[in-house]
Amino acid sequence: MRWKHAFIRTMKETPKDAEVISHVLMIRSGMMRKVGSGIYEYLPIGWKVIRKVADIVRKEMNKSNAQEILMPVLSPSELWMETGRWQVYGKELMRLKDRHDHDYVLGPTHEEVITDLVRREVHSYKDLPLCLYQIQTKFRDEVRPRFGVMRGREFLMKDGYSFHSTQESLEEYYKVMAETYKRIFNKCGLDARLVVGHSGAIGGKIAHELMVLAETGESLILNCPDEACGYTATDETAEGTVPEISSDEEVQPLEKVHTPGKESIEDVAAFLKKKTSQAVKALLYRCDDKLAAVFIRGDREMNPAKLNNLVNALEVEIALPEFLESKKESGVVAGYCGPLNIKPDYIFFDNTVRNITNGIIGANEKDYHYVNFNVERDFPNAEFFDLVVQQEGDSCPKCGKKMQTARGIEVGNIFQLGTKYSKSMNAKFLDADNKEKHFVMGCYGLGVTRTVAAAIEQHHDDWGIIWPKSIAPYDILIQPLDVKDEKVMEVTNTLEKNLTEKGFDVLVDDRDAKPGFKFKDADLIGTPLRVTISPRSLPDGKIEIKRRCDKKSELINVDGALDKIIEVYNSCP
RNA sequence: CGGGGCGUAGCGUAGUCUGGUUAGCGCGCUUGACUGGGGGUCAAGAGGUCGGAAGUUCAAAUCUUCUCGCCCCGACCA
Repeated sequence: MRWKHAFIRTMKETPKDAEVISHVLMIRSGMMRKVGSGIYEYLPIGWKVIRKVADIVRKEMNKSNAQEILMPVLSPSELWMETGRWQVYGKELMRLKDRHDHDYVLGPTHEEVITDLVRREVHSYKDLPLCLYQIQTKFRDEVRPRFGVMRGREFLMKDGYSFHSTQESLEEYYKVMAETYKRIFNKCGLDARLVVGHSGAIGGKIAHELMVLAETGESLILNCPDEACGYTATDETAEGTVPEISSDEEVQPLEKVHTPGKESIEDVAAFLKKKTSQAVKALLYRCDDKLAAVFIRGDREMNPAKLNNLVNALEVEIALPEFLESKKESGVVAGYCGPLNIKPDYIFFDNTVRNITNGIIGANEKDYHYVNFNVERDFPNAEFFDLVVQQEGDSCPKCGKKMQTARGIEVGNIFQLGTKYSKSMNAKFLDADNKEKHFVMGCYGLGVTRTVAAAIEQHHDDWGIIWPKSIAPYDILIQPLDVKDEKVMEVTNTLEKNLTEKGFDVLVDDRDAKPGFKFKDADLIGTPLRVTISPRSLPDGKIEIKRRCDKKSELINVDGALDKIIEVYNSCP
């Protein structure tokens, strides 16, 4: 390809709405442009990279006996009503009506559609296991699209679904998929980790997420430093033990104190000259139509996902004033909530409350708290659970060592769905024992466009992208530094022809521009190998090659350059 | 949805508080010349419903109201 004719639009300046580096570089290098919030168009080099990632995904999925299909983006609401997700998925589900006023969904994921397909077509255990996948544009009406393609409203995803006759078969294939995913990200040049994940709106029990470590990642990961242990989980799912804060205080009698206007933990603790870790923080949550009061040590955060595991609600959110008003008879007073004398639907204590000596609690009365609360004495029937968001320094649930944190981008996830969808949609097969059984399902998502962004997050420098060669838009860039120089162009043309014949995807910067200009663009779009042909060194029979990942270039002889170029290209990461 | 902020040429912006000629600048774009190893120089150009609507005023990018869009922080997620 000749640059003059290529639709490559690079930008010198950073667009003001781009924050994270992958977003900035995808815009500046001309990979994509924004159409609306969370909606992008992919330009030639961006689309080439996306296709390369997709091809790696395809190849590896196929190797693992998954078969590619293509389902519709549009699906009738009836399927979503069958599983209840028409209600549960909430506002994130893109809904629309056709001219007959029928409801439709723009697919955010395809469990319903695939389960419907399989229940119509597969009737025997002999056809199992079966894994089908597709690579397709997905729609999610995100509350807040951001970070470019990292969280878009429309994005390319590979979604795969497996069907099994037994849980054992699912578990076996689940392992295969975990390995497949590791291979995929490895081939894309990414350092991705398999971490214990949570299942979210998709459902099911066992889930893992594939995380690409990056500072800009939206997910927080906790991991055990002991490689032999290897425990890794997201902050939403991580378990562990919070270090105890020992106290040599004598247990004092419970006492009500006046704390006018002190509602936050910080204010109350400061007012009473105590540490926040000595206060008992109350969190009020709405779990569907039930009110849950959760008590936790004042210096720690609560994890709603863990609460949801206890209450098993469709929706868990912080209780809003209107909801609290409707639960007035529970005796809970926001800002001054404590465990005594209240009757919400649930009262949970986090394990961290157990060891608080002479703690502060709300009195459920405006402007009053109690001091010297000791849970075992003052609330003898308390039940303790793990409800904290785990932090750096908490102990690993497996081996007890202090855990560390890192940030990650979730590029893929795998779930053991079990029979959640096959039951709700009544998808059954006839087993060898002549009994009808529900399919046992697994599902495997992979954000293709997000993977591209993650690759940039991991591979860039101040000048631009440093593409791993497996997903680079072009393999080799040839830069004739003077396009009017006949000898320069002759060498350029020959090299382009020979490299192309060898199967390389070559881009020739044939623009009549200054060298500096070309170098800047070359670094920005980040082809793995750059070959510079200059009137300066050519008379000496030399041309210059430089790997994008290296700082310095190397002069090589024009004679025999082809083999040398291929050799150096192969050495690119 | 709550909080904060921004809409002026393709991109980045000045001007808005305190209304007043022809809305200024850099990049990019066109033409020409020079230049030729890290986004070069000079000259001449093209390009604007100042997000939109209504209002106040002799006069609105600037003030008021409404509206649309976008970005950032939070709660959600590949």
